[in-house]
Amino acid sequence: MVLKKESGLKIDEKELSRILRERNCKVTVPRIKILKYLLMNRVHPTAELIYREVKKELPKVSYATIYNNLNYFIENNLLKRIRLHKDYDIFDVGTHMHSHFICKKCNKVYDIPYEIHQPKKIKGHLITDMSVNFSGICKTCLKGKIKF
Amino acid sequence: MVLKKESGLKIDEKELSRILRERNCKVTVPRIKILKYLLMNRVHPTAELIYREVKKELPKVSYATIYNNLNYFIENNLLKRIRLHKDYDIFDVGTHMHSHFICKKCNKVYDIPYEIHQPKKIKGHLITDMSVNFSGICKTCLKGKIKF
DNA sequence: CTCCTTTTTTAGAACCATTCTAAATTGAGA
DNA sequence: TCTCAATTTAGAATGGTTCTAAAAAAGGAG
Repeated sequence: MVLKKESGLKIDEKELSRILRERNCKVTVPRIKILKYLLMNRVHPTAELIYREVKKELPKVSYATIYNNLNYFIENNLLKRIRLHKDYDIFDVGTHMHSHFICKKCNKVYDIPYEIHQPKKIKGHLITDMSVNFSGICKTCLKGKIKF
Repeated sequence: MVLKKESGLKIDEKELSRILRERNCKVTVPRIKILKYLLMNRVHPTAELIYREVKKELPKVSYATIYNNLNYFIENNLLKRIRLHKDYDIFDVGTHMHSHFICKKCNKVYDIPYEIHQPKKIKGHLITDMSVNFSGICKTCLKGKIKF
């Protein structure tokens, strides 16, 4: 079982168990399958896509399990919720800090590396997270010369 | 009818009609009431709050009208949708560029002024908008010394 | 102003992503 | 292996948003 493109890591289910235990996360079969899908397919999936894909390996999995575990991963800092689309959320296991660009035409989300300094405090508020989002028209849609 | 705090402008319904016509937006009674509420109460409202407040002046207004007009204002660049909360969106008529800070404890959203340069292009994508969001624990909750 | 056409509004139903419920199962430690 | 708490499951429920069809309103032309 080998991890695709964006990462050079090889990840089997033993490795996934180790990752979960490392974070004091209880190891369960659905949890491993969901995390495996997320780590092996860096595609900014929706919950529905995750459900459909995990169901291929685990035919009895339910939506509740998918959502429970996505929220669980978010609480445990393994995953981030990305709210760029009007009607649905996508999820991101990306490890290093990066920003996102969403194309207003095709709705595709691209990762953008960035190095903006995250302040520790602003106006007395403690800052623990920062996100930078861009939108516009993507390279591919620009080539298409389609009007908006 | 005088606009509150964040703005020094005075806005009556004639002025609101003018603002709408200026943008080639058809003028209707619900549209004016909604815009008036947004401009006079810079509080990052939810659709539900807008509905409740507008209903005070326009008892027969429906949710469909609220949502139709919020989407209409967004299309016409009078309004921005802010998706920082897990379960709902809030709206922002703020004119000058600013970022947002959301408190993970009380969920309050604060405006934060900023001056980050918005690039015109990144990796071949045309950039038309940029948003910067911070999260953490707000000043007020920090004072409360409440654990998380 | 009146007529006409198009857009908007309304009330209520429908939709659909997500969460909840209660019972069954599983995981991990004793 | 036993036990208990956490998780999973199927299906129902929830709740924010959109849709539907009919009525009303806006705005231009005459």
